[in-house]
Amino acid sequence: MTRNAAPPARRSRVSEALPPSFFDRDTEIVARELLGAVLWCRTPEGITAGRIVETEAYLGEHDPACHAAGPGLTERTRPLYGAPGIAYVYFIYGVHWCFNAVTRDHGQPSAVLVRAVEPLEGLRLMRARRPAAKTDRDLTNGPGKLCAALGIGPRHNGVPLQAPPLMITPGTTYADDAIVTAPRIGVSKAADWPLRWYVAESGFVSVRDRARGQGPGARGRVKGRS
DNA sequence: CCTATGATCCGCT
DNA sequence: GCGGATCATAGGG
Repeated sequence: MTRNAAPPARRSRVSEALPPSFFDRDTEIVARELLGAVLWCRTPEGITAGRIVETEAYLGEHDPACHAAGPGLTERTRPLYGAPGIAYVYFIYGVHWCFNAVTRDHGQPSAVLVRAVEPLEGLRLMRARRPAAKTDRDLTNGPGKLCAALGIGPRHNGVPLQAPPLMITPGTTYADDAIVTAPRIGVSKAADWPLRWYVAESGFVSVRDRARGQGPGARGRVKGRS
């Protein structure tokens, strides 16, 4: 008798998604552990997905670089104050959308910005959405780029991340020595807080640190000062 | 390879 | 009015 084959890859994606409890922890921990997880977006055009290789933590009202610092709870920052495990999608520089996973419990406006993913699924769709990308690494190596490539936009603001259209599922696990911690990119306040994490060996990170020569393709470059 | 600059809107002061 | 959790392009080395 043939064994009744349990369809291996057919488990429900909903049950695979990282649960809200994953996000209801210190934001630094969530940012670190999201490296390797897979971000999925389903739209009428198709499904795209990428492995998260770069994140940043934003730590609430007392983090000067966090959107909740200063203004506190406003219409814009409302999702930041919402439940752990929902999306916070914001508009920046009049052009781009950026995606965050909200962390910690209600009332604690913290989140993890996803800054880069490695394209895994729906490459054709990503290329169509990002005609300016010369190479596949240009598809998703930046917070605005990955939102464009995956099709993430304002309609995803505030949605849960445990079911389509937006989902984050477990993926690769990295040892600590495969991860680099560095200051955040593009912030003018609290610019030296080391709240960025990325996969050292990944070629899909937005900005690599100088003088960090490990792995193939790493540019061990140091800014010349003479 | 690198640095500089314009684009283009929203939310808050 | 201004600055922003950015990106694409132009130009120089």
